[in-house]
Amino acid sequence: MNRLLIASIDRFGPLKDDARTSLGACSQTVVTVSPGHSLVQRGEPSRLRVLAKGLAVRQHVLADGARQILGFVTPGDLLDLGGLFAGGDHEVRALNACEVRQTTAREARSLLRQHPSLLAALCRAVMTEAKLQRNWMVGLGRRSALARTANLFCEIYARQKAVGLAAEGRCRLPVLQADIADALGLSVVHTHRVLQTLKKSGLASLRDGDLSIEDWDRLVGLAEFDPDCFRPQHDPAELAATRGRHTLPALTAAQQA
Amino acid sequence: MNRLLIASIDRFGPLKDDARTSLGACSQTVVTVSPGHSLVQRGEPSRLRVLAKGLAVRQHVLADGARQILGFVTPGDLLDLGGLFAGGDHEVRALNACEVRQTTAREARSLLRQHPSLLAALCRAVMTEAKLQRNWMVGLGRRSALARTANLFCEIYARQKAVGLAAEGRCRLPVLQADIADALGLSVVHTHRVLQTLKKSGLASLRDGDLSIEDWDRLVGLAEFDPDCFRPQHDPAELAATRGRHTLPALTAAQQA
DNA sequence: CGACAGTTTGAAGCGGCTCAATCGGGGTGG
DNA sequence: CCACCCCGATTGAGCCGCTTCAAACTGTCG
Repeated sequence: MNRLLIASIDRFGPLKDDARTSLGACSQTVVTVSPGHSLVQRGEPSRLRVLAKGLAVRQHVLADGARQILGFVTPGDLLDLGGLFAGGDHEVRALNACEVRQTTAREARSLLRQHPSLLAALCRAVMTEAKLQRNWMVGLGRRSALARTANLFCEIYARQKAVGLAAEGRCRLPVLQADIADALGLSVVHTHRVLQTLKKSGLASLRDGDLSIEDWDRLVGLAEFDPDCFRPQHDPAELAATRGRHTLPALTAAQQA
Repeated sequence: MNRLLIASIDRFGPLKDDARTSLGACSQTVVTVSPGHSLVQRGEPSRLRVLAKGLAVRQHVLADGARQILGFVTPGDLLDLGGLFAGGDHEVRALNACEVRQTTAREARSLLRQHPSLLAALCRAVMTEAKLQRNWMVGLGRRSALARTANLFCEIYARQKAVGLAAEGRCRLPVLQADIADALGLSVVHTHRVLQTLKKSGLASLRDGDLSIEDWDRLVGLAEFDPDCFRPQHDPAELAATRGRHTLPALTAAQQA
Protein backbone atom coordinates (compact mmCIF):
# COMPACT_ATOMS: atom_id res chain seq x y z
CA MET A 1 0.00 0.00 0.00
CA ASN A 2 2.91 2.36 -0.76
CA ARG A 3 3.38 3.32 2.82
CA LEU A 4 6.96 4.41 2.24
CA LEU A 5 6.00 6.68 -0.63
CA ILE A 6 3.25 8.33 1.37
CA ALA A 7 5.43 8.77 4.42
CA SER A 8 8.31 10.15 2.37
CA ILE A 9 6.12 12.82 0.86
CA ASP A 10 4.11 13.41 3.99
CA ARG A 11 7.30 14.40 5.71
CA PHE A 12 7.01 17.62 3.73
CA GLY A 13 3.24 17.52 4.22
CA PRO A 14 0.65 17.93 5.19
CA LEU A 15 -1.04 15.85 2.50
CA LYS A 16 -4.80 15.93 2.32
CA ASP A 17 -6.52 12.61 2.83
CA ASP A 18 -7.61 12.26 -0.77
CA ALA A 19 -4.04 12.74 -1.93
CA ARG A 20 -2.90 10.14 0.51
CA THR A 21 -5.42 7.60 -0.66
CA SER A 22 -4.61 8.26 -4.32
CA LEU A 23 -0.94 7.75 -3.59
CA GLY A 24 -1.77 4.59 -1.75
CA ALA A 25 -3.69 3.31 -4.73
CA CYS A 26 -1.18 4.09 -7.44
CA SER A 27 0.84 1.34 -9.03
CA GLN A 28 4.25 0.76 -7.62
CA THR A 29 7.10 -1.42 -8.81
CA VAL A 30 10.19 -2.36 -6.89
CA VAL A 31 13.53 -2.07 -8.63
CA THR A 32 16.86 -3.20 -7.27
CA VAL A 33 20.05 -1.69 -8.60
CA SER A 34 23.56 -2.90 -8.00
CA PRO A 35 26.37 -0.61 -6.86
CA GLY A 36 27.75 1.76 -9.45
CA HIS A 37 24.70 1.64 -11.65
CA SER A 38 22.32 4.44 -12.45
CA LEU A 39 19.03 4.84 -10.62
CA VAL A 40 17.88 7.82 -12.60
CA GLN A 41 19.35 8.98 -15.88
CA ARG A 42 19.65 12.57 -16.96
CA GLY A 43 16.52 13.75 -18.67
CA GLU A 44 14.16 11.16 -17.23
CA PRO A 45 10.74 12.37 -16.12
CA SER A 46 9.63 11.79 -12.56
CA ARG A 47 8.07 8.52 -11.52
CA LEU A 48 7.88 9.50 -7.87
CA ARG A 49 10.80 7.21 -7.16
CA VAL A 50 11.61 6.67 -3.50
CA LEU A 51 14.79 5.10 -2.24
CA ALA A 52 13.81 2.23 0.04
CA LYS A 53 17.24 0.80 0.78
CA GLY A 54 20.82 1.71 0.06
CA LEU A 55 22.73 4.89 -0.58
CA ALA A 56 22.92 6.93 -3.74
CA VAL A 57 24.32 10.21 -5.02
CA ARG A 58 23.16 12.86 -7.40
CA GLN A 59 26.04 13.67 -9.67
CA HIS A 60 27.23 15.46 -12.75
CA VAL A 61 30.26 14.49 -14.78
CA LEU A 62 32.23 16.96 -16.85
CA ALA A 63 33.74 16.53 -20.27
CA ASP A 64 37.16 15.70 -18.82
CA GLY A 65 35.71 12.96 -16.65
CA ALA A 66 35.74 14.93 -13.41
CA ARG A 67 32.71 14.32 -11.29
CA GLN A 68 30.85 16.57 -8.89
CA ILE A 69 28.53 14.95 -6.42
CA LEU A 70 25.56 17.21 -5.82
CA GLY A 71 23.99 15.44 -2.91
CA PHE A 72 23.48 12.19 -1.08
CA VAL A 73 20.23 10.28 -1.20
CA THR A 74 19.27 8.21 1.81
CA PRO A 75 16.32 5.87 2.29
CA GLY A 76 13.04 7.73 2.42
CA ASP A 77 14.24 10.40 -0.01
CA LEU A 78 12.59 11.13 -3.31
CA LEU A 79 14.96 10.49 -6.18
CA ASP A 80 13.59 12.32 -9.15
CA LEU A 81 12.22 15.62 -7.95
CA GLY A 82 14.19 17.30 -10.72
CA GLY A 83 12.00 15.62 -13.32
CA LEU A 84 8.61 16.62 -11.97
CA PHE A 85 7.73 18.81 -14.93
CA ALA A 86 10.43 18.16 -17.45
CA GLY A 87 13.46 15.93 -17.63
CA GLY A 88 15.86 16.01 -14.73
CA ASP A 89 19.24 17.64 -15.21
CA HIS A 90 21.44 15.19 -13.37
CA GLU A 91 21.78 11.48 -12.84
CA VAL A 92 21.45 9.52 -9.63
CA ARG A 93 23.85 6.67 -9.08
CA ALA A 94 23.86 3.85 -6.55
CA LEU A 95 26.85 3.59 -4.24
CA ASN A 96 25.32 0.56 -2.72
CA ALA A 97 22.87 -2.16 -3.51
CA CYS A 98 19.74 -0.02 -3.73
CA GLU A 99 16.06 -0.72 -3.74
CA VAL A 100 13.78 1.82 -5.36
CA ARG A 101 10.00 1.96 -5.44
CA GLN A 102 8.45 3.85 -8.29
CA THR A 103 5.20 4.38 -10.08
CA THR A 104 4.86 5.36 -13.75
CA ALA A 105 5.57 8.74 -15.26
CA ARG A 106 1.96 8.91 -16.40
CA GLU A 107 0.56 8.26 -12.96
CA ALA A 108 3.01 10.61 -11.32
CA ARG A 109 1.96 13.38 -13.62
CA SER A 110 -1.71 12.73 -13.17
CA LEU A 111 -1.42 12.61 -9.39
CA LEU A 112 0.44 15.88 -9.47
CA ARG A 113 -2.29 17.51 -11.48
CA GLN A 114 -5.11 16.23 -9.32
CA HIS A 115 -3.81 16.94 -5.85
CA PRO A 116 -2.67 20.41 -4.95
CA SER A 117 -1.61 19.22 -1.53
CA LEU A 118 0.72 16.73 -3.20
CA LEU A 119 2.07 19.47 -5.40
CA ALA A 120 2.63 21.65 -2.35
CA ALA A 121 4.44 18.90 -0.51
CA LEU A 122 6.68 18.17 -3.47
CA CYS A 123 7.32 21.86 -3.84
CA ARG A 124 8.51 21.92 -0.26
CA ALA A 125 10.67 18.91 -0.95
CA VAL A 126 12.29 20.73 -3.84
CA MET A 127 12.83 23.79 -1.68
CA THR A 128 14.38 21.69 1.03
CA GLU A 129 16.77 20.21 -1.48
CA ALA A 130 17.59 23.67 -2.77
CA LYS A 131 18.38 24.80 0.75
CA LEU A 132 20.72 21.90 1.22
CA GLN A 133 22.40 22.74 -2.06
CA ARG A 134 22.99 26.29 -0.88
CA ASN A 135 24.76 24.97 2.15
CA TRP A 136 26.98 22.90 -0.12
CA MET A 137 27.70 25.94 -2.25
CA VAL A 138 28.85 27.88 0.78
CA GLY A 139 31.11 25.01 1.71
CA LEU A 140 32.56 24.51 -1.75
CA GLY A 141 33.20 28.20 -2.17
CA ARG A 142 34.27 29.42 1.22
CA ARG A 143 35.11 26.65 3.65
CA SER A 144 38.39 24.82 4.16
CA ALA A 145 38.67 21.17 3.23
CA LEU A 146 38.48 20.26 6.89
CA ALA A 147 35.35 22.27 7.61
CA ARG A 148 33.73 21.01 4.44
CA THR A 149 34.33 17.42 5.42
CA ALA A 150 33.05 18.06 8.91
CA ASN A 151 29.98 19.65 7.44
CA LEU A 152 29.33 16.68 5.20
CA PHE A 153 29.58 14.29 8.11
CA CYS A 154 27.24 16.45 10.16
CA GLU A 155 24.71 16.54 7.37
CA ILE A 156 24.79 12.85 6.70
CA TYR A 157 24.58 11.89 10.33
CA ALA A 158 21.84 14.37 11.15
CA ARG A 159 19.76 13.35 8.17
CA GLN A 160 19.98 9.69 8.97
CA LYS A 161 19.27 10.39 12.59
CA ALA A 162 16.17 12.34 11.63
CA VAL A 163 14.67 9.33 9.89
CA GLY A 164 15.71 6.82 12.47
CA LEU A 165 18.59 5.34 10.49
CA ALA A 166 21.41 6.34 12.81
CA ALA A 167 22.51 4.82 16.07
CA GLU A 168 23.85 7.06 18.80
CA GLY A 169 26.98 8.61 17.34
CA ARG A 170 27.17 6.15 14.48
CA CYS A 171 25.64 5.61 11.08
CA ARG A 172 26.29 3.75 7.89
CA LEU A 173 28.16 5.58 5.15
CA PRO A 174 29.30 3.03 2.61
CA VAL A 175 31.33 5.31 0.37
CA LEU A 176 34.82 5.35 -1.08
CA GLN A 177 37.21 8.16 -0.29
CA ALA A 178 36.85 9.03 -3.95
CA ASP A 179 33.15 9.70 -3.37
CA ILE A 180 33.87 12.05 -0.50
CA ALA A 181 36.44 13.76 -2.68
CA ASP A 182 33.99 14.26 -5.53
CA ALA A 183 31.38 15.54 -3.12
CA LEU A 184 33.69 18.11 -1.59
CA GLY A 185 35.60 19.12 -4.69
CA LEU A 186 38.87 17.66 -3.39
CA SER A 187 41.41 15.13 -4.61
CA VAL A 188 41.34 11.64 -3.21
CA VAL A 189 44.75 12.05 -1.64
CA HIS A 190 43.85 15.20 0.19
CA THR A 191 40.53 13.75 1.28
CA HIS A 192 42.41 10.90 2.83
CA ARG A 193 44.63 13.27 4.79
CA VAL A 194 41.68 15.28 5.97
CA LEU A 195 39.98 12.12 7.18
CA GLN A 196 43.10 11.25 9.11
CA THR A 197 43.15 14.65 10.72
CA LEU A 198 39.53 14.32 11.76
CA LYS A 199 40.21 10.94 13.25
CA LYS A 200 43.38 12.03 15.08
CA SER A 201 41.58 15.05 16.49
CA GLY A 202 38.97 12.73 17.87
CA LEU A 203 36.09 14.32 15.97
CA ALA A 204 34.90 11.62 13.63
CA SER A 205 36.14 8.66 11.68
CA LEU A 206 35.08 6.64 8.69
CA ARG A 207 35.95 2.94 8.56
CA ASP A 208 34.48 0.03 6.65
CA GLY A 209 31.57 2.14 5.53
CA ASP A 210 30.72 3.20 9.05
CA LEU A 211 30.77 6.82 10.06
CA SER A 212 31.36 7.29 13.74
CA ILE A 213 30.93 10.68 15.36
CA GLU A 214 33.30 10.98 18.26
CA ASP A 215 32.67 14.57 19.33
CA TRP A 216 29.49 15.98 17.89
CA ASP A 217 29.79 19.41 19.47
CA ARG A 218 33.28 20.11 18.27
CA LEU A 219 32.43 18.69 14.86
CA VAL A 220 29.46 21.02 14.56
CA GLY A 221 31.64 23.89 15.72
CA LEU A 222 34.34 23.19 13.18
CA ALA A 223 31.77 22.82 10.42
CA GLU A 224 29.61 25.77 11.42
CA PHE A 225 26.88 23.26 10.78
CA ASP A 226 23.35 24.62 10.60
CA PRO A 227 20.98 21.93 11.88
CA ASP A 228 18.13 23.49 9.94
CA CYS A 229 19.80 23.18 6.58
CA PHE A 230 18.12 19.90 5.73
CA ARG A 231 14.82 20.21 7.57
CA PRO A 232 11.60 20.15 5.63
CA GLN A 233 10.16 23.61 5.09
CA HIS A 234 7.18 23.34 7.34
CA ASP A 235 4.72 26.11 7.72
CA PRO A 236 4.78 26.81 11.44
CA ALA A 237 1.01 27.12 11.63
CA GLU A 238 0.33 23.95 9.70
CA LEU A 239 2.98 22.17 11.64
CA ALA A 240 1.27 22.96 14.91
CA ALA A 241 -2.05 21.77 13.55
CA THR A 242 -0.74 18.39 12.46
CA ARG A 243 2.02 17.76 14.92
CA GLY A 244 2.71 14.11 15.38
CA ARG A 245 -0.10 13.05 13.11
CA HIS A 246 2.05 11.29 10.55
CA THR A 247 5.50 9.94 11.04
CA LEU A 248 7.99 8.19 8.86
CA PRO A 249 7.92 4.46 9.55
CA ALA A 250 11.07 3.13 11.11
CA LEU A 251 13.67 2.38 8.49
CA THR A 252 16.32 1.28 10.88
CA ALA A 253 16.96 -2.07 9.33
CA ALA A 254 16.29 -0.94 5.81
CA GLN A 255 19.65 0.39 4.75
CA GLN A 256 21.84 -2.62 4.34
CA ALA A 257 25.44 -2.52 3.29
CA MET B 1 -2.21 45.95 -12.62
CA ASN B 2 0.85 43.98 -11.54
CA ARG B 3 1.79 43.11 -15.05
CA LEU B 4 5.40 42.46 -14.12
CA LEU B 5 4.45 40.05 -11.35
CA ILE B 6 2.13 38.10 -13.59
CA ALA B 7 4.64 37.94 -16.40
CA SER B 8 7.45 36.90 -14.07
CA ILE B 9 5.47 33.97 -12.77
CA ASP B 10 3.88 33.17 -16.07
CA ARG B 11 7.33 32.62 -17.47
CA PHE B 12 7.24 29.35 -15.53
CA GLY B 13 3.54 28.99 -16.39
CA PRO B 14 1.12 28.30 -17.60
CA LEU B 15 -1.08 30.11 -15.12
CA LYS B 16 -4.80 29.59 -15.29
CA ASP B 17 -6.83 32.68 -15.99
CA ASP B 18 -8.30 32.87 -12.51
CA ALA B 19 -4.85 32.81 -10.99
CA ARG B 20 -3.80 35.54 -13.33
CA THR B 21 -6.73 37.75 -12.42
CA SER B 22 -6.19 37.16 -8.70
CA LEU B 23 -2.57 38.11 -9.08
CA GLY B 24 -3.60 41.18 -11.01
CA ALA B 25 -5.96 42.18 -8.24
CA CYS B 26 -3.65 41.70 -5.28
CA SER B 27 -2.14 44.66 -3.52
CA GLN B 28 1.30 45.67 -4.59
CA THR B 29 3.72 48.18 -3.13
CA VAL B 30 6.83 49.50 -4.76
CA VAL B 31 9.99 49.61 -2.69
CA THR B 32 13.27 51.14 -3.72
CA VAL B 33 16.48 50.05 -2.07
CA SER B 34 19.85 51.68 -2.33
CA PRO B 35 23.04 49.78 -3.17
CA GLY B 36 24.41 47.58 -0.43
CA HIS B 37 21.16 47.30 1.45
CA SER B 38 19.11 44.23 2.03
CA LEU B 39 16.09 43.42 -0.14
CA VAL B 40 15.12 40.30 1.75
CA GLN B 41 16.37 39.32 5.17
CA ARG B 42 17.01 35.80 6.31
CA GLY B 43 13.88 34.23 7.71
CA GLU B 44 11.39 36.51 6.02
CA PRO B 45 8.28 34.88 4.58
CA SER B 46 7.48 35.34 0.92
CA ARG B 47 5.64 38.41 -0.29
CA LEU B 48 5.94 37.43 -3.92
CA ARG B 49 8.61 40.08 -4.37
CA VAL B 50 9.70 40.74 -7.92
CA LEU B 51 12.77 42.69 -8.87
CA ALA B 52 11.68 45.43 -11.24
CA LYS B 53 14.96 47.27 -11.66
CA GLY B 54 18.54 46.82 -10.59
CA LEU B 55 20.75 43.90 -9.74
CA ALA B 56 20.87 41.88 -6.55
CA VAL B 57 22.55 38.80 -5.13
CA ARG B 58 21.48 35.99 -2.86
CA GLN B 59 24.20 35.55 -0.30
CA HIS B 60 25.28 33.90 2.90
CA VAL B 61 27.96 35.25 5.22
CA LEU B 62 29.99 33.04 7.49
CA ALA B 63 31.09 33.62 11.06
CA ASP B 64 34.51 34.87 9.94
CA GLY B 65 32.95 37.42 7.62
CA ALA B 66 33.56 35.49 4.43
CA ARG B 67 30.70 35.73 2.00
CA GLN B 68 29.40 33.29 -0.56
CA ILE B 69 27.15 34.61 -3.26
CA LEU B 70 24.56 31.99 -4.15
CA GLY B 71 23.09 33.57 -7.22
CA PHE B 72 22.35 36.74 -9.12
CA VAL B 73 18.90 38.22 -9.33
CA THR B 74 17.99 40.19 -12.44
CA PRO B 75 14.83 42.14 -13.22
CA GLY B 76 11.84 39.90 -13.66
CA ASP B 77 13.11 37.38 -11.12
CA LEU B 78 11.25 36.44 -7.98
CA LEU B 79 13.23 37.34 -4.90
CA ASP B 80 11.80 35.33 -2.07
CA LEU B 81 10.98 31.90 -3.38
CA GLY B 82 12.85 30.46 -0.42
CA GLY B 83 10.23 31.84 1.95
CA LEU B 84 7.13 30.43 0.26
CA PHE B 85 6.23 28.13 3.13
CA ALA B 86 8.56 29.09 5.91
CA GLY B 87 11.24 31.69 6.38
CA GLY B 88 13.93 31.93 3.73
CA ASP B 89 17.43 30.73 4.54
CA HIS B 90 19.49 33.44 2.93
CA GLU B 91 19.40 37.16 2.41
CA VAL B 92 19.15 39.09 -0.83
CA ARG B 93 21.21 42.22 -1.15
CA ALA B 94 21.14 45.04 -3.68
CA LEU B 95 24.30 45.68 -5.68
CA ASN B 96 22.55 48.49 -7.36
CA ALA B 97 19.72 50.87 -6.83
CA CYS B 98 16.88 48.38 -6.92
CA GLU B 99 13.16 48.60 -7.30
CA VAL B 100 11.07 45.80 -5.89
CA ARG B 101 7.34 45.18 -6.19
CA GLN B 102 5.75 43.11 -3.49
CA THR B 103 2.43 42.18 -2.01
CA THR B 104 1.83 41.15 1.60
CA ALA B 105 2.81 37.87 3.19
CA ARG B 106 -0.86 37.24 3.97
CA GLU B 107 -1.97 37.74 0.39
CA ALA B 108 0.91 35.71 -0.97
CA ARG B 109 -0.04 32.83 1.24
CA SER B 110 -3.68 33.02 0.42
CA LEU B 111 -3.02 33.20 -3.32
CA LEU B 112 -0.80 30.20 -3.04
CA ARG B 113 -3.51 28.23 -1.30
CA GLN B 114 -6.22 29.15 -3.73
CA HIS B 115 -4.49 28.63 -7.04
CA PRO B 116 -2.85 25.33 -7.82
CA SER B 117 -1.61 26.66 -11.12
CA LEU B 118 0.22 29.41 -9.25
CA LEU B 119 1.68 26.84 -6.92
CA ALA B 120 2.80 24.76 -9.87
CA ALA B 121 4.43 27.73 -11.54
CA LEU B 122 6.27 28.72 -8.38
CA CYS B 123 7.32 25.13 -7.92
CA ARG B 124 8.86 25.24 -11.38
CA ALA B 125 10.54 28.49 -10.48
CA VAL B 126 12.08 26.87 -7.44
CA MET B 127 13.22 23.92 -9.51
CA THR B 128 14.76 26.21 -12.06
CA GLU B 129 16.69 27.95 -9.34
CA ALA B 130 17.79 24.62 -7.94
CA LYS B 131 19.06 23.61 -11.36
CA LEU B 132 21.06 26.79 -11.61
CA GLN B 133 22.49 26.14 -8.18
CA ARG B 134 23.63 22.69 -9.26
CA ASN B 135 25.52 24.25 -12.10
CA TRP B 136 27.24 26.57 -9.64
CA MET B 137 28.11 23.63 -7.42
CA VAL B 138 29.78 21.88 -10.31
CA GLY B 139 31.76 25.02 -11.03
CA LEU B 140 32.78 25.67 -7.44
CA GLY B 141 33.81 22.07 -6.95
CA ARG B 142 35.36 21.02 -10.20
CA ARG B 143 36.11 23.90 -12.54
CA SER B 144 39.17 26.12 -12.72
CA ALA B 145 38.91 29.76 -11.79
CA LEU B 146 38.98 30.67 -15.46
CA ALA B 147 36.22 28.28 -16.47
CA ARG B 148 34.13 29.31 -13.50
CA THR B 149 34.39 32.95 -14.45
CA ALA B 150 33.55 32.18 -18.05
CA ASN B 151 30.55 30.20 -16.87
CA LEU B 152 29.31 33.05 -14.74
CA PHE B 153 29.56 35.46 -17.62
CA CYS B 154 27.74 33.05 -19.88
CA GLU B 155 24.96 32.63 -17.36
CA ILE B 156 24.51 36.30 -16.71
CA TYR B 157 24.56 37.25 -20.35
CA ALA B 158 22.26 34.44 -21.42
CA ARG B 159 19.76 35.18 -18.68
CA GLN B 160 19.59 38.84 -19.47
CA LYS B 161 19.36 38.09 -23.15
CA ALA B 162 16.46 35.75 -22.49
CA VAL B 163 14.40 38.53 -20.93
CA GLY B 164 15.39 41.18 -23.40
CA LEU B 165 17.84 42.99 -21.16
CA ALA B 166 21.00 42.36 -23.16
CA ALA B 167 22.20 44.04 -26.30
CA GLU B 168 24.08 42.01 -28.88
CA GLY B 169 27.22 40.83 -27.10
CA ARG B 170 26.83 43.27 -24.27
CA CYS B 171 24.90 43.60 -21.04
CA ARG B 172 24.98 45.51 -17.81
CA LEU B 173 26.76 43.92 -14.89
CA PRO B 174 27.32 46.58 -12.25
CA VAL B 175 29.39 44.54 -9.81
CA LEU B 176 32.66 44.94 -8.01
CA GLN B 177 35.46 42.47 -8.54
CA ALA B 178 34.85 41.55 -4.92
CA ASP B 179 31.34 40.40 -5.87
CA ILE B 180 32.64 38.19 -8.64
CA ALA B 181 35.18 36.81 -6.18
CA ASP B 182 32.53 35.99 -3.61
CA ALA B 183 30.36 34.40 -6.25
CA LEU B 184 33.12 32.16 -7.53
CA GLY B 185 34.82 31.37 -4.25
CA LEU B 186 38.00 33.24 -5.22
CA SER B 187 40.07 36.05 -3.77
CA VAL B 188 39.70 39.51 -5.19
CA VAL B 189 43.27 39.54 -6.41
CA HIS B 190 42.96 36.33 -8.33
CA THR B 191 39.61 37.36 -9.72
CA HIS B 192 41.27 40.42 -11.11
CA ARG B 193 43.96 38.37 -12.81
CA VAL B 194 41.42 36.00 -14.27
CA LEU B 195 39.45 38.93 -15.66
CA GLN B 196 42.63 40.22 -17.25
CA THR B 197 43.28 36.85 -18.83
CA LEU B 198 39.76 36.72 -20.19
CA LYS B 199 40.15 40.16 -21.68
CA LYS B 200 43.60 39.51 -23.16
CA SER B 201 42.35 36.30 -24.74
CA GLY B 202 39.62 38.28 -26.40
CA LEU B 203 36.80 36.30 -24.80
CA ALA B 204 35.03 38.82 -22.61
CA SER B 205 35.69 41.90 -20.56
CA LEU B 206 34.10 43.76 -17.71
CA ARG B 207 34.49 47.53 -17.51
CA ASP B 208 32.48 50.22 -15.78
CA GLY B 209 29.76 47.76 -14.94
CA ASP B 210 29.41 46.62 -18.53
CA LEU B 211 30.00 43.03 -19.50
CA SER B 212 31.03 42.67 -23.10
CA ILE B 213 31.19 39.27 -24.72
CA GLU B 214 33.87 39.28 -27.36
CA ASP B 215 33.79 35.67 -28.47
CA TRP B 216 30.67 33.85 -27.34
CA ASP B 217 31.56 30.52 -28.87
CA ARG B 218 34.98 30.25 -27.32
CA LEU B 219 33.62 31.52 -24.01
CA VAL B 220 30.94 28.82 -24.02
CA GLY B 221 33.57 26.27 -24.91
CA LEU B 222 35.88 27.28 -22.12
CA ALA B 223 33.02 27.31 -19.65
CA GLU B 224 31.37 24.11 -20.86
CA PHE B 225 28.28 26.25 -20.50
CA ASP B 226 24.96 24.48 -20.66
CA PRO B 227 22.41 26.84 -22.20
CA ASP B 228 19.58 24.93 -20.55
CA CYS B 229 20.85 25.42 -17.02
CA PHE B 230 18.72 28.46 -16.35
CA ARG B 231 15.69 27.77 -18.52
CA PRO B 232 12.29 27.41 -16.93
CA GLN B 233 11.24 23.81 -16.48
CA HIS B 234 8.48 23.71 -19.03
CA ASP B 235 6.43 20.68 -19.60
CA PRO B 236 6.93 20.03 -23.32
CA ALA B 237 3.25 19.27 -23.90
CA GLU B 238 2.02 22.30 -22.05
CA LEU B 239 4.64 24.42 -23.72
CA ALA B 240 3.34 23.47 -27.13
CA ALA B 241 -0.22 24.24 -26.09
CA THR B 242 0.56 27.73 -24.91
CA ARG B 243 3.46 28.69 -27.08
CA GLY B 244 3.74 32.40 -27.52
CA ARG B 245 0.61 33.14 -25.56
CA HIS B 246 2.25 35.14 -22.82
CA THR B 247 5.54 36.88 -22.98
CA LEU B 248 7.57 38.90 -20.57
CA PRO B 249 7.15 42.59 -21.30
CA ALA B 250 10.24 44.32 -22.52
CA LEU B 251 12.46 45.35 -19.68
CA THR B 252 15.20 46.74 -21.83
CA ALA B 253 15.29 50.15 -20.23
CA ALA B 254 14.39 48.94 -16.78
CA GLN B 255 17.76 47.98 -15.39
CA GLN B 256 19.49 51.22 -14.74
CA ALA B 257 22.94 51.56 -13.32
C1' DC C 1 43.52 69.41 -1.57
C1' DG C 2 42.84 65.06 1.24
C1' DA C 3 39.95 60.98 1.96
C1' DC C 4 38.18 57.02 0.35
C1' DA C 5 36.76 53.08 -2.45
C1' DG C 6 38.03 50.13 -5.85
C1' DT C 7 41.52 48.46 -9.10
C1' DT C 8 45.98 47.03 -10.22
C1' DT C 9 50.52 45.00 -9.47
C1' DG C 10 54.25 42.43 -7.10
C1' DA C 11 56.07 38.93 -4.04
C1' DA C 12 55.88 35.28 -0.91
C1' DG C 13 53.45 31.43 1.27
C1' DC C 14 50.30 27.67 1.69
C1' DG C 15 46.57 24.53 0.73
C1' DG C 16 45.54 21.27 -2.05
C1' DC C 17 46.92 18.81 -6.50
C1' DT C 18 49.61 15.47 -9.25
C1' DC C 19 52.59 11.86 -9.78
C1' DA C 20 54.33 7.71 -8.11
C1' DA C 21 55.08 3.97 -5.17
C1' DT C 22 53.68 0.86 -1.49
C1' DC C 23 50.49 -1.58 1.26
C1' DG C 24 46.47 -4.41 2.43
C1' DG C 25 42.41 -7.23 1.76
C1' DG C 26 39.34 -10.01 -0.91
C1' DG C 27 38.56 -12.62 -4.90
C1' DT C 28 40.03 -15.99 -8.40
C1' DG C 29 42.38 -19.46 -10.79
C1' DG C 30 45.73 -22.93 -10.65
C1' DC D 1 46.81 -23.70 -0.31
C1' DC D 2 49.19 -20.50 -2.64
C1' DA D 3 50.11 -17.12 -6.39
C1' DC D 4 48.31 -13.63 -8.38
C1' DC D 5 45.58 -9.67 -9.32
C1' DC D 6 42.83 -5.77 -8.62
C1' DC D 7 40.92 -2.17 -6.16
C1' DG D 8 41.15 0.98 -2.74
C1' DA D 9 43.72 3.01 1.09
C1' DT D 10 47.97 4.98 2.39
C1' DT D 11 52.24 7.64 2.19
C1' DG D 12 55.87 10.66 0.25
C1' DA D 13 57.65 14.36 -2.74
C1' DG D 14 57.31 18.15 -5.69
C1' DC D 15 54.57 21.46 -7.82
C1' DC D 16 50.98 24.79 -9.05
C1' DG D 17 46.86 27.56 -8.41
C1' DC D 18 45.30 30.45 -5.61
C1' DT D 19 45.71 33.21 -1.24
C1' DT D 20 47.61 36.69 1.60
C1' DC D 21 50.01 40.67 2.47
C1' DA D 22 51.41 45.02 0.99
C1' DA D 23 51.86 48.90 -1.81
C1' DA D 24 50.89 51.89 -5.63
C1' DC D 25 47.56 53.72 -8.62
C1' DT D 26 43.05 55.70 -10.20
C1' DG D 27 38.80 58.11 -10.06
C1' DT D 28 35.33 60.36 -7.26
C1' DC D 29 33.51 63.06 -3.80
C1' DG D 30 33.63 66.42 -0.16
